[in-house]
Amino acid sequence: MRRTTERSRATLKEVAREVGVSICTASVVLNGSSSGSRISTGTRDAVIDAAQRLGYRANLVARSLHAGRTHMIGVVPAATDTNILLGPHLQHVLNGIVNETEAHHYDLSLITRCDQSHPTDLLNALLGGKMDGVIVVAPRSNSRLLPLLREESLPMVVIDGDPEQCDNYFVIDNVQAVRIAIKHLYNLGHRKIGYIAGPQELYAARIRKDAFFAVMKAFQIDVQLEWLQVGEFAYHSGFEGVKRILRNANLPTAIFCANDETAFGAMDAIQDAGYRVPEDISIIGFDDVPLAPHSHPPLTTVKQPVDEIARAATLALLEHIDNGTPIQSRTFPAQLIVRKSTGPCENSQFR
Amino acid sequence: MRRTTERSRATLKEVAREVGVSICTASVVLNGSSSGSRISTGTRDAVIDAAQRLGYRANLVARSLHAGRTHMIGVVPAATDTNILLGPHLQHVLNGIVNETEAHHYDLSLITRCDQSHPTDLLNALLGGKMDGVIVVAPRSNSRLLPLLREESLPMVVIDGDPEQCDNYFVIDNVQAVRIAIKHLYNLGHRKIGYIAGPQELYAARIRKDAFFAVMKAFQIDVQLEWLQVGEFAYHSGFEGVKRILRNANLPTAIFCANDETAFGAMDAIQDAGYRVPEDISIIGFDDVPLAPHSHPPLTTVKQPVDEIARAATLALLEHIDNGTPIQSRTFPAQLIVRKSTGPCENSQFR
DNA sequence: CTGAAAGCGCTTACAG
DNA sequence: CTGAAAGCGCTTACAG
Repeated sequence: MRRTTERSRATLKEVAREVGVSICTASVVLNGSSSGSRISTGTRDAVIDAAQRLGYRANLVARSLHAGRTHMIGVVPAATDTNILLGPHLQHVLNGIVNETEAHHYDLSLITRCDQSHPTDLLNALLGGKMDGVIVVAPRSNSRLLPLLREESLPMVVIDGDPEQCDNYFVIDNVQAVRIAIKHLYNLGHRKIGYIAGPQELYAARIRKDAFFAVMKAFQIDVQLEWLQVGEFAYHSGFEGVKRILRNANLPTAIFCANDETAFGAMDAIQDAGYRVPEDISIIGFDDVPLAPHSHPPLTTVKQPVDEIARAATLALLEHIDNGTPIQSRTFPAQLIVRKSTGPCENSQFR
Repeated sequence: MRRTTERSRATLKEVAREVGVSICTASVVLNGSSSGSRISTGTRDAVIDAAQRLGYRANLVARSLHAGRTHMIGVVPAATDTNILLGPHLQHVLNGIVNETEAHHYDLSLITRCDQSHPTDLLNALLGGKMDGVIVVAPRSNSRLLPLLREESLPMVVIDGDPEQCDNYFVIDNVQAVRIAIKHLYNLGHRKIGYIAGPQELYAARIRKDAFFAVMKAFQIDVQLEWLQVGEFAYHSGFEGVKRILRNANLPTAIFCANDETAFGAMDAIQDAGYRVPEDISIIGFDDVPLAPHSHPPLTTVKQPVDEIARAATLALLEHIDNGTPIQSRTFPAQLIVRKSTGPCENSQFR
């Protein structure tokens, strides 16, 4: 009798030999689909028993090789050279993806090699047969990955990507999102509205800025370029952006920030300068991250249904892989969350 | 001549046939270690050319099967049923792990099936041969995973786990961390100190609470149980914890929070109640998350060298896998970051 | 310089 | 009810 505590690396062959049956029989008993009904109870039990004793565990790599699929999904998040990977928004996206893959018994692999540097490297990792599909999150517009990947047959889905560049995109309706934000400010009487944008290599940042111009025009408000700053979707971007805006003689009564972290920085800068939010300057953000209700004052923002987007994208991908269901791109509506960082324009000393 | 734009699934065999050489020759040229010096330039070029045309790409699964290794590391984060997965701390840990695995050309797989529910499921995913090693992050104390995994031969490393229960742990010195926090308060004159703990199934939460008792004793301060609350490492835990503490007639002059998010909630609750931080009640946190310098007031906290811990753990694991280097458990020192949420006790109306 | 063969561990028709 | 055989795509001694 063998020690069971030994490095349990028993293979099907060893189990079979132990029992004295063919490796095929062992396979059918242990992992067979036409589950063992065809096997006599005696053999069956003996095999199971032996497998137990020897600590047998199916080798998934061998299985994958045979099956031609791995049940593994690759996730390629935005480039790591900035700390965008670390933002709460990406984290929520990841969380949504994980929940969905898990429910469908898929594993998930994080592929982080920078888009731009070695797209070849990335492609090898993705196309080497280890992934059944890929989810690209917020690709940079200069990324060479997307066009390359489009020519391959690997099932793919893109979250927060440019619909113009993606076949299968899942994205919020950024234009509508910007519209409800501006409309909210407009209804409060604001006509002097600034904007702090995100990094323009990111689709979400670019489209929001473009939408800002378009929507402002629709509301017949002139965009003042001195009130327009470009940041990096980060706290310091908001902080410094506002500092720069405040150097002007003429100040806006409201500032729209391209994401919540920027908005946090913006509010602090305003208050640092001795002004009040929202009395002097209203601030509105984008995303509705967990801390948004807890900022000072609580942040008015445009909420993305992040979890829904991430799960829908993942589900579409998995169903395509599993059943060949065609993938339908989708656009999701944004929702305005009114809290305390926006108020009527009439109180402002800058109006 | 074939279309190159076809589903590029060319295999070694096809490339070999195309050129008219053996599959072995093709293998040596394309992926061979004793790289091609033994192959004539003519054959070599022909093979490379054919591979190009047919869009050949090595099948990594087949390679793994042969090599008996996958270059994939599994990461098992704390249970998903709470939203601890979403906290900034775990995100930093993940980020550190990713950076290190990437530098060593390893892939990373997120394994999130809940510890407790189906440890067998989890074990299969981990031990099916798809992972060369595993990093467990902040296991719950009731997790059945750890003991099971210890009996297997899969290389493993634990971040934020109980040294008593882990062979290879990488963890901050929680006792020292608590000591410098309490000492800081002590030196400011505080003797009435409350504590808001984290969920006690988590080692980090438990050890910090235990350390709190031990250190208080060392400083000869009595622990008031009315000032002790147990939360979930979340904003609302701090907020509600403080609300409960404030119901007492006798109030503390300082509250130590087991992580920063708890501290954010605690500060808001104090200010909500009309008291001042730090004048009436000092608050000190734990972690030093990115927003800590930007809270109101900026948070005094105990900083964990998260990135260093995560990278050291990952590196040790990879070197063990690659070279058989034994894994050395390590404990890391914490560092006090003094900002504005702590102040002298003498100003407090509660002293 | 090049090829035939065995093997990684599993699954799946196909016979018997 | 059970087994021999081929195959997934690659690598690696071993001959020639």
